[in-house]
Amino acid sequence: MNLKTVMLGFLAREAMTGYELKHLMGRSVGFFFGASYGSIYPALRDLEGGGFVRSTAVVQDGRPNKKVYEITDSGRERFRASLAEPPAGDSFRSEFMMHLFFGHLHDPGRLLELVHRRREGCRAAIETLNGVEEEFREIATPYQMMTLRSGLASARAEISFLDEIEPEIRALARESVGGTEEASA
Amino acid sequence: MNLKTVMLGFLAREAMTGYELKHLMGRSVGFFFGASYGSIYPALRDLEGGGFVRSTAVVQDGRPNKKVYEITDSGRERFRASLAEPPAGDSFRSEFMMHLFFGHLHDPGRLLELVHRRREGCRAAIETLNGVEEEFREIATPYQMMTLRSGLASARAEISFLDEIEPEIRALARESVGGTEEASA
DNA sequence: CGCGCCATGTAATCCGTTACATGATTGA
DNA sequence: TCAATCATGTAACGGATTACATGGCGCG
Repeated sequence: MNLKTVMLGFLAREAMTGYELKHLMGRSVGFFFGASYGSIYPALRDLEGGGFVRSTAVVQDGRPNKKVYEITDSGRERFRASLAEPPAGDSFRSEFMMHLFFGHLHDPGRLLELVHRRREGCRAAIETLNGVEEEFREIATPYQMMTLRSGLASARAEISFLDEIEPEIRALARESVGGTEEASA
Repeated sequence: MNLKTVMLGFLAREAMTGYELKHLMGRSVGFFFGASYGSIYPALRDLEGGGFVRSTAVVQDGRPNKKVYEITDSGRERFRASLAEPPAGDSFRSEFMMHLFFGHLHDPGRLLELVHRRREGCRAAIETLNGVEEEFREIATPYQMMTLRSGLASARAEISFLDEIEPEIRALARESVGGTEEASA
């Protein structure tokens, strides 16, 4: 399930411009499937070249003209076919975890600061997701609400984890400071 | 914190070959920071070019010769400096979540199958992580054990999530089948 | 007056994985 | 005999972000 497929999935529900597609994707699936203009616009061009979408130019005054893309029958078929293919495994990369992993080589105060910042990030993510949940409550499918709940659950789980390790890091920091003082005394 | 920095971090503890580096990284940080030979070997070449590591060729018989890389003072300094830089945000991409998101366009049975497969994947990840935890218990730092616990926690959280949504999906599937039957009746 | 929204697109760049190439040894 | 482990490296390819380019309108 690559970006083009995902875009077809969104266009299957409603015709949109590339700009709107980016905005909608960012709010709904952004936390597990990111996309930038630099990938969306070329993808739209390719999809149109393949006959999977069709565009209509809309002239506007006061704001830039736009191109509304709607899915074709061939596009719907392509989307259905790709749903049958097995999803690739998740990809996950976290530099924060890497910093934690090398915690013993870190300045202790700085590590705690990173933990705090991350907790704030989680809290912000939860607020965003709550907002999204409200925004889409009426129009989203139950499946779409499930993905939101997943995001909320993992953010909450991470806050628990951070709450759990913070005192441990604090204790380790005291130890290492104590150890250093002993050594230098 | 890019791959080169991470590699320096590992080499700061012990000199190793590229092959061993890959193996060790895969077992310890693999679930939040992947790396393949195609990225490790060129990185090693670059690091040596910059004077951050130094290699010693070791001739072996019965098996291929190898190059053991050890970190230099300059390499240690570079690693320390990059610890001071703020970590980039996590990157996460999940095609499974995307499939769930488009659940209403999915064959209901197939979606449940994907959920099952994923639960199996989580269970397998937990077993792997438990094995890694035992393997490294004696030699890992407390920080390193924390990252393992994080992996375990998120895998467990995801199983809970899957357990939660499975009956919901089953109910939705019944509804949609019922609806279809009514419509076709 | 400056920023952010609307709106499209391209180009430079940087990542990374996968496949290919080689080849002996060891264990099932 | 077949697969896996050990061991290094390159080349092809794919996918994505970022920055650049353009430009009117509305709000504080």
